[in-house]
Amino acid sequence: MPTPLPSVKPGCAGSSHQVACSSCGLRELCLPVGFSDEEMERLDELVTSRRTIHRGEALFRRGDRFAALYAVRGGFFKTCTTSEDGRDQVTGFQMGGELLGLDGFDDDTHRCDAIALEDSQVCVIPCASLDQISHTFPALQRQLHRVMSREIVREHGVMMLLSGMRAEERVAAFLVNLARRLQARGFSPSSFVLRMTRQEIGTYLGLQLETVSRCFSRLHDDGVLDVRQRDIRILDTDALQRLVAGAST
Amino acid sequence: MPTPLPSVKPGCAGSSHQVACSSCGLRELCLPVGFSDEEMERLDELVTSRRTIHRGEALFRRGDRFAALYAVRGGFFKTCTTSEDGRDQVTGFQMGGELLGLDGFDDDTHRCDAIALEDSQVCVIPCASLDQISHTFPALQRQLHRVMSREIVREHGVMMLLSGMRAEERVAAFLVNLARRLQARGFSPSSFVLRMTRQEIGTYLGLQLETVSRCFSRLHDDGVLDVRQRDIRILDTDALQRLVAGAST
DNA sequence: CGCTCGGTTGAAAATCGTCAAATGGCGTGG
DNA sequence: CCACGCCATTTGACGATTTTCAACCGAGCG
Repeated sequence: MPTPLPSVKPGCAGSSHQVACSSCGLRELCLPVGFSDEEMERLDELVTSRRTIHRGEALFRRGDRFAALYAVRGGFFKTCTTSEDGRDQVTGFQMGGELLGLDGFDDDTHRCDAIALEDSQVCVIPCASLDQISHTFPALQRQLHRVMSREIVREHGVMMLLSGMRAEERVAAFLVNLARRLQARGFSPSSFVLRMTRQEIGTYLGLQLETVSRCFSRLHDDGVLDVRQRDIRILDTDALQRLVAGAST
Repeated sequence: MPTPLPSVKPGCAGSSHQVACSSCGLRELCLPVGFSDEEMERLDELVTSRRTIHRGEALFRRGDRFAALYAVRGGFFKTCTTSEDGRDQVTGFQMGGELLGLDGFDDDTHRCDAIALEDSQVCVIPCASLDQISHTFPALQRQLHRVMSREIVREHGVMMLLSGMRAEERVAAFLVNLARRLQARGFSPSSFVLRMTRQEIGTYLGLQLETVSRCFSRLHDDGVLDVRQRDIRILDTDALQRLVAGAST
């Protein structure tokens, strides 16, 4: 790949011999936020293995038994729910430090597919040991609640976007969100490569792929973005944010 | 109110002198699903108080400190998130046995408003004691995870609705969902009273209130519903369900 | 009895979806 | 190394759905 979106911070990447959360570059974004040294050691015992998922492959699929939570260590995922009637809906895009599989607690079965959009790596948090350990580890318990709660709140935001915004505003909101998350991970918030197709952006935003493409083109023409296929450069951050906020005007 | 949607099952209603989950008519739908007698007793210790919320009043508001989870014992609520720019979005409607406040774990602050749409009553589950007790009460712990997970999955469904369906399909899906939940609580699934305005249905479904009204009218003309203001009678359940499924055709 | 609020209905306008065709990368196989 | 073909993307024209604006109705309340 020519201009890859870097997968993880230097010093944390590639080298799979160290599995410790305590030395992971993503720990400020992941589960162990605010843990003491001792708590961090206990977490290290919990997260014992990693898995590599190649581009296009599934980390889990709808119907799979819920065996573990996964923390994205490097790479990029989408989650999508396939309805009975065949249409499928992208419910989120996940990057380094974000958790996958929170939908599995309900009936011990995953309720969506998690697909890698580039070669990726996840840390495995077996849910059996999670159940066991969490009741002697209040901080982990609370953090898990926090993460699930945050996912609920995030989805409120998506519902807001789907419900109240028009096409160009949705695309702007999508880009602003992506930029913010990239920045939090030490990447450039103004220049990046999309890992997903227009189609995937479309089903996430409730738009047809042609509409997504047209929005990109218009933002390009207006000098807000430089779009070349999946290469994005944000030229006017303020204009983008005005678009998002402008949902009310 | 002329034809109220009954608030709770007979035998559980009104009488607020008994606060015990173990004798609540909603226990099969609420938090304590599948608990043993002993576990039920411990839950009774946890849920010590009730609150009555009158129609139009808030159980909590965005920004309020997260002090407790609430289980709807009787009545009807909406949750809505007010964005910075003033527009607000109904993110859900809650009825007996459903939990409110799961958004609060994230930063110990509620992230949405919970408003009673009729005079309602909730059971208070103080989150302090919840934290304390849950680590000595694995079943409660797991059940809480399950409920939060279910909320995430539910929101996936709403996203699907907002993203892929057209107006009439959304309204049909809304009604089918409402009917199913009413039935689970022992009420008629084919004849009920809406507790919310067209406007509230609209922001929930991502439609203008006029569009919602027009959809009701068309379903009425087609003989699928009998709609008189907020009185709904479903005449042709199959047709309604075909509409929901027909999102794919 | 009049007022307000919620609901219904109509007509015009705007947005977005649909269908279709052309372009351009990228990987495969010759 | 080049040609080919596939897939993602872009772009245009048209049509359908939905929003917007406006008027009207009806119920409930002071």
